[in-house]
Amino acid sequence: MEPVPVLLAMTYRALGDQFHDRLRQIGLEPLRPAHGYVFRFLEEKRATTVDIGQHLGVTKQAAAKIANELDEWGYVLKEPHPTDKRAQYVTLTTKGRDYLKLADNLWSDLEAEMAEAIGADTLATVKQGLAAYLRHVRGEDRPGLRPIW
Amino acid sequence: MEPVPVLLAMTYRALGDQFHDRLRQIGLEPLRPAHGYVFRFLEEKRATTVDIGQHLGVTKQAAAKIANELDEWGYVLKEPHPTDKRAQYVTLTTKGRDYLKLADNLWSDLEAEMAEAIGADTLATVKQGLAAYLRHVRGEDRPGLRPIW
DNA sequence: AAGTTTGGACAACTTGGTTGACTACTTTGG
DNA sequence: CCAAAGTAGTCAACCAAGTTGTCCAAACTT
Repeated sequence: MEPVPVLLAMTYRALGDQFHDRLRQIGLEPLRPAHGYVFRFLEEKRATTVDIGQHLGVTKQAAAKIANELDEWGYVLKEPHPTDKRAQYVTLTTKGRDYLKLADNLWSDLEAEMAEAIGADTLATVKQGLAAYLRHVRGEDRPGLRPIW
Repeated sequence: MEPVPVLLAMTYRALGDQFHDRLRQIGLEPLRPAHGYVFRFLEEKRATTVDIGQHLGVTKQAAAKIANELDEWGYVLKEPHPTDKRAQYVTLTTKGRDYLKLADNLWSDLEAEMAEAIGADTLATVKQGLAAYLRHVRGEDRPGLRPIW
């Protein structure tokens, strides 16, 4: 049996490839994973560029670049921070929310297929196991999302 | 619960970060994941640059660069292919095998800690679940190891 | 009020890949 | 058996997506 990180990397890649393919089939410009993760992040909480960088596990400059792209493409907009004149909140536009919704559906499909392939109970155990490990090793603050290569 | 790919990415990152830290504690120059994956690959089978590229999920040029680095640092050497005069086999040197052994021990430690954290049975299910999914989705030919970001 | 920290932007650079072109050798099929 | 097509490897140009370093203005700290 392959070691755990190899399994993780391969599965991540396999899922990502499929997601990417289907997105293209629909005819939607496939953003990079980072963009999707930002959407998902912004859905939950208001965030500044710095917050985003921390969440992704990259520098604020890198995060700013991503945020600017998303802004340019109309998925997010920046609004002034209510109390801090330096900062800006990055928030999802309707277009951004729509994209996220569609992507979520796609992910649901993929996860459903995964459940069918390996058994819903097994998948549930996998998810809970990974989540438990993350809590154990990192407590509340999650590791960056960016896989180190 | 976070979606599967997020869990995969975070866990991969968390494991990788720990591995990296410990390798540095020992005082060993931490190669990149790609190098480790190549070691593991070469341990099993003789491989050419092209094979390596395919295994990692990158172009042969990128694979060649990695192989050359490993060669330069003394972890692998290239020997002529017995029948194909164009090709070269890349094989592990003793130094390479030693490094792999040490890395394997480290990974065992990490995996043992993971087992302790989430339960050995759960970990076993996780591994089997991921492996089963990979077989299902890809059959025999594995997806590239490189996580797409 | 002075000193330190922080959000954000700009610029230069690095890394690690890509595509494209070319050579030498190998395989295939008429 | 030879011509065409395919493949291993290298070189070079390019590109994407990060990094570090520097700076400003606003915000905290004391």
